[in-house]
Amino acid sequence: MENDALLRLDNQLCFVLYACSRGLTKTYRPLLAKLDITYPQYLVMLILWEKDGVSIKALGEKLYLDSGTLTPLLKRLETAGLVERRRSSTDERVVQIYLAQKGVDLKKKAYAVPETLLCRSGLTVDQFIGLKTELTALLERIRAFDAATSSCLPEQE
Amino acid sequence: MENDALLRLDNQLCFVLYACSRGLTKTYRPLLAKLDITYPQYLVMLILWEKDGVSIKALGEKLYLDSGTLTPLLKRLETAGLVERRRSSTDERVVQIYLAQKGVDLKKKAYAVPETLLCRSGLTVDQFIGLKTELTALLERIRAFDAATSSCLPEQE
DNA sequence: ACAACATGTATTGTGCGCAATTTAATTTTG
DNA sequence: CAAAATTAAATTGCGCACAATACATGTTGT
Repeated sequence: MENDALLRLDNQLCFVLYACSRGLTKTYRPLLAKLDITYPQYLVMLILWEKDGVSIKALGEKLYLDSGTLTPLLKRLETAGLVERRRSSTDERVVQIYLAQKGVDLKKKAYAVPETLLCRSGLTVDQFIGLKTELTALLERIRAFDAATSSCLPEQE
Repeated sequence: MENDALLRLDNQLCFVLYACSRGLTKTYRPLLAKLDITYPQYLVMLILWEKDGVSIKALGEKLYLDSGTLTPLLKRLETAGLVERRRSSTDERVVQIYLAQKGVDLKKKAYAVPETLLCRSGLTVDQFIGLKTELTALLERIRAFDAATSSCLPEQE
């Protein structure tokens, strides 16, 4: 047969990424439970704490998520009283997301989250930055391929 | 205020991991569509191609997934004719998963998948191994913390 | 032997992700 | 300016993840 090594689970970089991502989300979960939000909701809040009134499209471009994911997520954040959804007055198609007072206030409690995570990762700041840099580069290469829908190896039909 | 930099999205290692994991899964999707399976289903098949007759519990330990995820996933693989689910004769609690003939045959078509992925990652084999090693170490530290349910920083109530 | 406990799987319910389609508003074009 | 094309959200449907619970089978201690 051909080379089975590439098919072996413990050789798969993608599986480690997948497991790492879920593992980190699991670490976040009890911390974010104190804020009554999930990890994807936390990511949205991070963006809004930087800049208010962002459109759903802009949120999607930052998080690589589409309206099918964001629309219900934002409705839950609105129900929770953290944000408000308002149609833009200049373009009725776009929905802009604004922090409600409760959402503004939540930022104070959020400071402890990334501090705890950095600590639990067991990484030095340099390792942390190095790993992030490598993964960002990988992400960009992957996304470039995905966007192009081009193939790398001939896709044996 | 405190240090806002840690709260900024582009400083978050976890987000890059989350985005990378989803990006790679997206790259897998069209390749696996040719095999009519999803990425988590592919992971199960990888294990079965190495060793047949694995229990659901053993699958869960390798993939860090529980029966709530695996039971319906395996039923879909069974419906697709790729595997069979049989209760162990020595312990009626245990369900063992066996490759059906169609599942055995699928392995041939699967060889192209990791080759394409390695290529598209744009990584040399050394970079690939280095990154995997770092992430594996991170995963183990994270999982150790998750398992202990211990805290790193005092969890401000 | 049998009650208490442990174990492996299944079920229920919630929240993502994402493809595909729909709807409404805006822009572009002939 | 009206028809066609584009764009932003929403909707629908399916498959994970995962907490919590239920249930059946095994094991242990007395």
